[in-house]
Amino acid sequence: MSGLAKLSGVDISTVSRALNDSPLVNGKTKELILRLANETGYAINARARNLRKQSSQTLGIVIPVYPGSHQNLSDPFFLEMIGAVSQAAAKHDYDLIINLPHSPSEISERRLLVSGKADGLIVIGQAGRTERLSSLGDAANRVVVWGGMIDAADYTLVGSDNFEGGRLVGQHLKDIGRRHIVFLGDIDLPEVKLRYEGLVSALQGQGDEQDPPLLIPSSFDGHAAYRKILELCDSSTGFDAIFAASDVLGIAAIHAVQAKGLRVPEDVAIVGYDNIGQAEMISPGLTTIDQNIALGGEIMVNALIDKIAGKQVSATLTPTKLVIRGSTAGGKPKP
Amino acid sequence: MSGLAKLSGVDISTVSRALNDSPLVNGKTKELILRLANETGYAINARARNLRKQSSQTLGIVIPVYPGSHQNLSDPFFLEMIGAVSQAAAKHDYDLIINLPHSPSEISERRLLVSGKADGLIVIGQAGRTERLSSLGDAANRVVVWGGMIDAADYTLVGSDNFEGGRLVGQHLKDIGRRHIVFLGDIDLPEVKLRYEGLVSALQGQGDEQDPPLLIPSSFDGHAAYRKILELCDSSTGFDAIFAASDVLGIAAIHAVQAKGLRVPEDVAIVGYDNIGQAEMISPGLTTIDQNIALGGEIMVNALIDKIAGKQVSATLTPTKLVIRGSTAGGKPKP
DNA sequence: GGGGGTATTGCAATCGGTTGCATTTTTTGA
DNA sequence: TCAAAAAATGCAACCGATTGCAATACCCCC
Repeated sequence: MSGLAKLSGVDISTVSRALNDSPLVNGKTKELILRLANETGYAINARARNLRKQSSQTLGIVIPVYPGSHQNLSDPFFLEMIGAVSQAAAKHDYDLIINLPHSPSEISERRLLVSGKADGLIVIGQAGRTERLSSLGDAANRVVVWGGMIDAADYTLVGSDNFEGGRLVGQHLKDIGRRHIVFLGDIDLPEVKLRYEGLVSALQGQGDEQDPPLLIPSSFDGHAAYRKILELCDSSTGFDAIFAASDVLGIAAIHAVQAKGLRVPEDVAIVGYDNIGQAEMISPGLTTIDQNIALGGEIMVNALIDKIAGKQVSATLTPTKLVIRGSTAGGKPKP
Repeated sequence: MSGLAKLSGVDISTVSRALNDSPLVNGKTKELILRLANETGYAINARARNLRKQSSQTLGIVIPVYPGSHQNLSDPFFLEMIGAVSQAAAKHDYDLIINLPHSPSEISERRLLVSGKADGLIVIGQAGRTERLSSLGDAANRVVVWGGMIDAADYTLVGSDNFEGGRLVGQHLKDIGRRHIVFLGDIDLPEVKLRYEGLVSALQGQGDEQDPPLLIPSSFDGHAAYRKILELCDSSTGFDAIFAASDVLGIAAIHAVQAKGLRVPEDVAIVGYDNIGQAEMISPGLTTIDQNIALGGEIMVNALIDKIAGKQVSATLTPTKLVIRGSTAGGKPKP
């Protein structure tokens, strides 16, 4: 910038104002400076600007996936979320920093914020860290979390309506005549718990001979879920439907029951959650709940930018939609 | 930091050195300062540090996907690459900024570098920008590009051995007795061209009655490819194998020929490229070339960090491996 | 031609660390 | 015990922009 100042014969303060299109600068002067900047390929030094302005035009996204844990970053849900957030941030001229905590105990989100690397943070999933998130203190007003709605949260939550999603699935399975439903997932996670509760609520009442759902705990790791379903098939438990807490689990469930010679959906109807790209590619296609990840990402970015600007932002539910595919359609259960 | 200085009763220069674990600082003093820092939740201001040190411990990744183009960020290949690079960067304590250029003409990579937001840049794919990349000038020594090896490049290239990959596919298709091979892809892109040339080289010579491959141009957009293959089936062209330039195209090809009532692999064998997660989930599984994206990401990050440190780094090929699945195995072609 | 404005521009402090060099304190060795 | 060496600390410049305030230039009108 001092170079530009010398070239154009004005003070660097004028150069600064010109580059920022300040009305204080004379038209001719501004034009000259901009031309010079263009010719010399000058770009404002973001480091200096960030320091001075106490901001960095950068958002952070924290993905709680730890090396050694089974759920890794190739999980399509996370990847689609990164894509959505990234595009939304770009729309607002924000850059996006990806942060993968080294371990569950690392407080990397705080570091990003306090150090000023990011102006705000988007955290994907509350998994095992609700209390940590709540301990963010005043940093919390620059954090948006994707997850299940819980009252205790003193941070801004965005997420699909998990309860409604679970309810839709329950209703659908009831509609197609399934009576013995298995729920596959870890209800210690708020979002999963809500899906489960939605399922239960749909099945209750009405006085028909509906089993309460059978709960099979499972992390989001597809391979582990695969084994659990194999075991389930080997046991004497009777079931004609599986509601998996994610598409990855749902796909694993399809493979597992097929490996045991059962037909999908005739013998077992299977439903997932997320509507990732794969869900419609496998066969049969996986019935699932669409979380509208792109919309979710955009909502989070907008909310976060509002929070950074000091506005009050309340929790938001994204619409939830049942997508029916082959894994529940086109086949009647065995009598 | 001045707060810490007051608390501990030393100069901020000592605090700075203590926090950076400098051997110049007395053990007791260091201990005190670190304890205080810990208690008060102090974190070094990255903005100030970046300015002073002229670095930012941040790498950038540029994904050439433009709004309006059909290939979007949900393309699993890009997403897996982001994941791989991100994890590799984290290993070296670098943060990663994702950058999605608004348009092909925007020189966002230069901006990121020159402005100092990133110390180095990883660009995924040369698509339509070889000359732009070459015009980076001295910024080029902080750029690593994932793409096909071309001689003209004056930037560091990393990529799978596309020629060898193509050759492996050609050999495999020949081995299973296919004679009329279709190549689906855009050979204006260096990496695709190399795959094509590898295919051709495997088919040549040997004096057997092998058709030269039929070239069907196609971008990386799955839906467009789907339509092209439908048209191909409608035409009178005879073919018994398709080699698609990516898995997304390969999967589209499977769906398209199946939609036309052809069997995979009996009537048409299909091979993709990338080995994305989906490739093994669909049915039949897609035979493909594994690019080892995780390894590629790591190699790029290592190379980039070396370049930033001023070392010379040469182009690198990642190993390439044929993964045979149902889309080429287990079925003989029609006589 | 001069007063009173308005439009431009320049000066200098500031953001919060890092680091070369000077200074002070402590240790070592004769 | 004291000088010299080593260890620890402090001082102050610097990184490259932004911005409040002061200073200058330019205009208009009486």
